[in-house]
Amino acid sequence: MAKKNRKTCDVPDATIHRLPLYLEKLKMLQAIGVEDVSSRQLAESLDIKASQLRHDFHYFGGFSRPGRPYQVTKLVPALEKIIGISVPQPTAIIGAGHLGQALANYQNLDLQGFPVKGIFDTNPKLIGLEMRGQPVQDMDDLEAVIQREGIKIAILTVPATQAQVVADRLVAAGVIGIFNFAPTDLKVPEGVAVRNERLAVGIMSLSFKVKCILQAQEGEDAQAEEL
Amino acid sequence: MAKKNRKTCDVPDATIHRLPLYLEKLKMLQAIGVEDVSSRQLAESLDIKASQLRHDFHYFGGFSRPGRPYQVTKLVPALEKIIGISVPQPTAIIGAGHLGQALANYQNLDLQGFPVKGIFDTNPKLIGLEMRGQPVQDMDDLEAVIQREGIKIAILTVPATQAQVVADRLVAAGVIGIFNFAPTDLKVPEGVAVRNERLAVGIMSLSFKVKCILQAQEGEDAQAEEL
DNA sequence: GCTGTATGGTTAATTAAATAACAGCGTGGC
DNA sequence: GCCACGCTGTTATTTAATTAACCATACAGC
Repeated sequence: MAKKNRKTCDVPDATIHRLPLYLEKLKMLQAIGVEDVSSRQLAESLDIKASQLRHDFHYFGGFSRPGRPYQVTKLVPALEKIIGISVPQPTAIIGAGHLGQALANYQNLDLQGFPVKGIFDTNPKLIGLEMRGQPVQDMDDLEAVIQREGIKIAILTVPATQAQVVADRLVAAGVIGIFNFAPTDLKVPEGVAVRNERLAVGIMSLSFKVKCILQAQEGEDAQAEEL
Repeated sequence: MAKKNRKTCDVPDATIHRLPLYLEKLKMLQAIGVEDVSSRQLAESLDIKASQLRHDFHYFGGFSRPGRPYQVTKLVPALEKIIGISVPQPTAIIGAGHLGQALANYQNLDLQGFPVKGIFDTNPKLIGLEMRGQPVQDMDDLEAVIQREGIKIAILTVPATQAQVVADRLVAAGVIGIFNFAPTDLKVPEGVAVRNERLAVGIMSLSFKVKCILQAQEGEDAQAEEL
């Protein structure tokens, strides 16, 4: 049994990152009443190859059988189970600065299976403020709330200087997944997953491509003048 | 010449995404007065292989020569030039909701070469509010500001329903790089770069790993009981 | 009932990325 | 002067991811 579990977890990162996209698109289809969808239809709407989609699904044994398209109403819960959000996954936000507030107010978090069960900060001016119906709490209560609510996933939006200290406390309190928005690499023990979300990487890689586009246009202009 | 430019742009995405990490770490080294750094040192601090780092640098012709380590003071501006931030890259934020506010107040944007030269929204309650020294402007002024400031990169933090309409306006006004935070795929003409930043993908892939860790622990516990 | 067409599962082939290996250079010690 | 060591640039190898090809099944039309 454990062997089977390990098998469904030995999946490439690239595939894992596509699962939320599949789920999102399928939920849309479900919302507009679509019952069946073929791998080709779903893949085309996501701008990927159908064979890749089927290959991804194959890691989990497949969700249909030859000759039959996928049934949206069965695929959605199947993916939710694989992703781990069949039951809501209580989440905490650490750091109620602008970014923390933005995430706390991002209602899709709740809708997508990650209800925010605690918002924390050290700033006395923020503590007590209500965000989405719940008050910002003092960091002193961090461990108590995490354990009471059974929180396994935390969103870290504190300054880089404090990120490691807070992460250590989170891990000690039982958190095993940290969504890190601080521009720092966290050191965590084995058995804890970290995902770093770096704004700088995103905008800089975009800048690189913009620079390339501009250079290409200049190149074309120069070429045009030469003629 | 155009050929050389094209060459420096024909680089794998995986490499492009590492350039900001290199730059960030090098700036840290520069700040504490480090002059030289070897590929091994730099790679180890980023938890990657030295051969990968040299391989990445090789796409751009290399930044040193055999026998000599990299000079931090030369590498930093070289990477900045490659990324396209030798001169500040004026940027606009479209959508002054919570996320837009968070990004507008994220001072690192300025420091890292992306000064915010315009913040826009349609909500009359937000227009005029000051954020980081500049007022939220009416969307009606979007095109004028983009052209006056020469903005090529825009950060899109509007609701998904409006994302495409706004993107079309941005492109028409001359923007060629869109950092899209709306959970929608944008259709843009060739010669425009889009980077989608999806919160949902990040937290769901984290959830997947958390689920796997929990299952592995249960497996171990079960195994322990069997003994 | 049969056939043509479309479907997903599965395996093979291709492509891309990460890693290792090597060649040539520079420096410091003796 | 020369040798040992460490360094980068470059190429080769290995590994991973993507794409294509194929097979067996299901269904619609006749």
